[in-house]
Amino acid sequence: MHSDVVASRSADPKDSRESRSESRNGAGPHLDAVSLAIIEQLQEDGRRPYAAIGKAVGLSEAAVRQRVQKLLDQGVMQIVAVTDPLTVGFRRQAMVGIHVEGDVESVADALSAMSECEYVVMTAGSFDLIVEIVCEDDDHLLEVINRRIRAVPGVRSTESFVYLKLKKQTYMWGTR
Amino acid sequence: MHSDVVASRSADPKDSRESRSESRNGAGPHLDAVSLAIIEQLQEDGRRPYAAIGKAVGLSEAAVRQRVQKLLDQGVMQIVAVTDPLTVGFRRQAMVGIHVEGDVESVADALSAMSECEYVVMTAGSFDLIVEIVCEDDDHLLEVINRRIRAVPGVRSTESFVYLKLKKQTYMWGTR
DNA sequence: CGGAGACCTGCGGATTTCGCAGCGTTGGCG
DNA sequence: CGCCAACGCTGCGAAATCCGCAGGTCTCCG
Repeated sequence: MHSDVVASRSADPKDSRESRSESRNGAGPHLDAVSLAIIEQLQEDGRRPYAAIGKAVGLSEAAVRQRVQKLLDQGVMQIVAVTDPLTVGFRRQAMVGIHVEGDVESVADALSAMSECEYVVMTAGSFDLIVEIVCEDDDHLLEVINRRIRAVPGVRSTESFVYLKLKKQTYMWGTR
Repeated sequence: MHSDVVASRSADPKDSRESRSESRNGAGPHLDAVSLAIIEQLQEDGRRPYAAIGKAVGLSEAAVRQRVQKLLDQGVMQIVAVTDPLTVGFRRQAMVGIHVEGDVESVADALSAMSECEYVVMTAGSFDLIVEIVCEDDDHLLEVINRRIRAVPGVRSTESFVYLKLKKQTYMWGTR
């Protein structure tokens, strides 16, 4: 059921114009206030019924459903379960700062391809790249940092910050 | 993939359902294989119906529902919408490394109380604390870093890494 | 003017969620 | 040893939700 791509009446290929998914961060498809309000609702509870959301934002159930589906298709948001990795058996995490020589973006792509890299961001400052690593144990972490990451062409040096304790983790942008 | 736990009705006693292990930092009992499988399902799609999850993990719809509710109540996981902040109107983000003198945890608590801090983690390495900041614009970011964070007692110095481009952001722990 | 696209509403029918009553297992305890 | 409370799972209607679809409005063009 997931893959039948609604689009009951918008199965138009040219429709893809600027809705090209996920990390085109320059500027996403601009969201209006209503979509923002819908996102806010779902940031509080990802399973809230469409009808309840509709009541909150002033739209019909069907309209909310269509908007949500579009936001998901466009990659503007995803509705997922998030956990503290420590409780799920990943005992070692680290933030790794990386100095790059040459093309930063290609290095970022290479790191993004690793499943252990949960989070990859290009930054200004003394690091060119910052990535978050999630591993099962020390050996795993060591291997990822010392063998895999440093083996990527363009990576000149790294600095690791092993997690001792996760104090806060929220997803409430917009809910302020 | 999902082990053989099907057990249409056999209550496999071998699996010591809940070991009272504590080795974690925040809260929450250890998870058995079935709960882990449920979380995996919800990491793929936070709105997946309980019946579908049940089919995948070998449990009835009602059992899945009860487990999910418990996981939510215990705070082991949350089901939420996540977005790239840039597409939602937060144009400035930064990772901030912090050097602390004195009690690190109390500083972490103070930072956690700020709504602009999305992510707060205590680390080993040259920083004592790493926090992720989400702001609306440069002025906002400047104020948070230079006035609010540095005003927290115990914060000795900070180093900022302004986000240029978010390359990857996933929540698929366990789905590997 | 007329058509295409975007977006909304309303409405049945299929699904899903929800609450509750059983039931088997486990563990504590007199 | 036997009783009982605590848990967790199942099954089952009833209620609520989801889903697809048809139809209406508005805007943007050629």
